[in-house]
Amino acid sequence: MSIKPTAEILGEQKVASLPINREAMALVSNLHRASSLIRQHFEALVLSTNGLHWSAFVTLWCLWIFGELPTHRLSQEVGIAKSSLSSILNDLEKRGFLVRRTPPEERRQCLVQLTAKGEQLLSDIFPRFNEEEAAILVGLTPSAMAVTTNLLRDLIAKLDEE
Amino acid sequence: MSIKPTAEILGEQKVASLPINREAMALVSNLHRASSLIRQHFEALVLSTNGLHWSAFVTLWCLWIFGELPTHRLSQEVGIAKSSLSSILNDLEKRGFLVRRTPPEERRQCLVQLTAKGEQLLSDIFPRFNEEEAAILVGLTPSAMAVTTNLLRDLIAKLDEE
DNA sequence: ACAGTACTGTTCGTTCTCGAATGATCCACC
DNA sequence: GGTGGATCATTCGAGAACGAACAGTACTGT
Repeated sequence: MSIKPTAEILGEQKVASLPINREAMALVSNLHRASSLIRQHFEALVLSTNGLHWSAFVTLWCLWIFGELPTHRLSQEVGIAKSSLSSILNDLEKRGFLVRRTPPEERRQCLVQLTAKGEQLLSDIFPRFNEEEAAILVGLTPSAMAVTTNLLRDLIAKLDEE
Repeated sequence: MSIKPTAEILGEQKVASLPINREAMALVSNLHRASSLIRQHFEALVLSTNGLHWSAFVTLWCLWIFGELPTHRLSQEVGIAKSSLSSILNDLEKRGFLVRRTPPEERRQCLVQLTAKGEQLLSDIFPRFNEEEAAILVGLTPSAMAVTTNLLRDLIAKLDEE
């Protein structure tokens, strides 16, 4: 059983007289809090060892999954501004994990791809990363996880199309 | 029905041969993405008008709900580092939304409380904020929301106690 | 051909956030 | 009653992320 934290309970009292959607409030509040804690958790336990922060890791992960990508696609997939991606790529390229190239047929674009060193890095890190993912979710029922994942997907789709 | 984005499908292929927990991967990935989009959404639509960013709003909200709080409690509730809170309080105090005071019996501490102006601000903003919360969640079933909220609460409790 | 428009990725300046170091206060103990 | 260690909040410097402005490239219509 989940126990509501004090803030939620007091919040319900405070807004009792207002036309407030409490379920929405609780969901949004917990969503952001969980995300922030997870990020800190992974950066401290798994990523910092390799000198990566969250967005840099996700960038590498996307390239690992998708193969070569143009930067504007990549920034969408990672979920960060293209300007943020640009400096991340500068760093990761300097460290030899990926390469940028300009396709001759479209010289505005910039295609990004992992190097062998980058592939190697992800083959090493990802199992460790996923192990930790599984660890923090242990004890949660598969059906609750499925419901949550689907709800988040719907939410992302709705917010993304704006 | 939720449709899996391409990255998830490709990801499943990539890791098919590894001992990977795919449900955990999908959940963590979507969780962070949704949180980030929600934050941007609210900052752009509701908070920026009042010159607030997410953490500043949550800070005010906590004080609204709890009443006067010591800063170390407040930083826990908001979920940010105490140094981050300190600069947020500097700003909000300068703008007259809250006051700090030192209790005579414990002069190391610092208690924070909303001013009348701060109370007024939240009474204005919060209904608008919650309205938008409800709007982005429209179409989701109450039971799915309840399951998600509980799962997130459990997750937060586990990560918090470390 | 050429001008205008649209699109690409990068750089720049600003803001948010954190951890480490700092300064102030309290308490336990000799 | 003074001293050392613990605890509190703040300041400081560095890193991460963003939007706006920029420079280069491609396409469109005349």
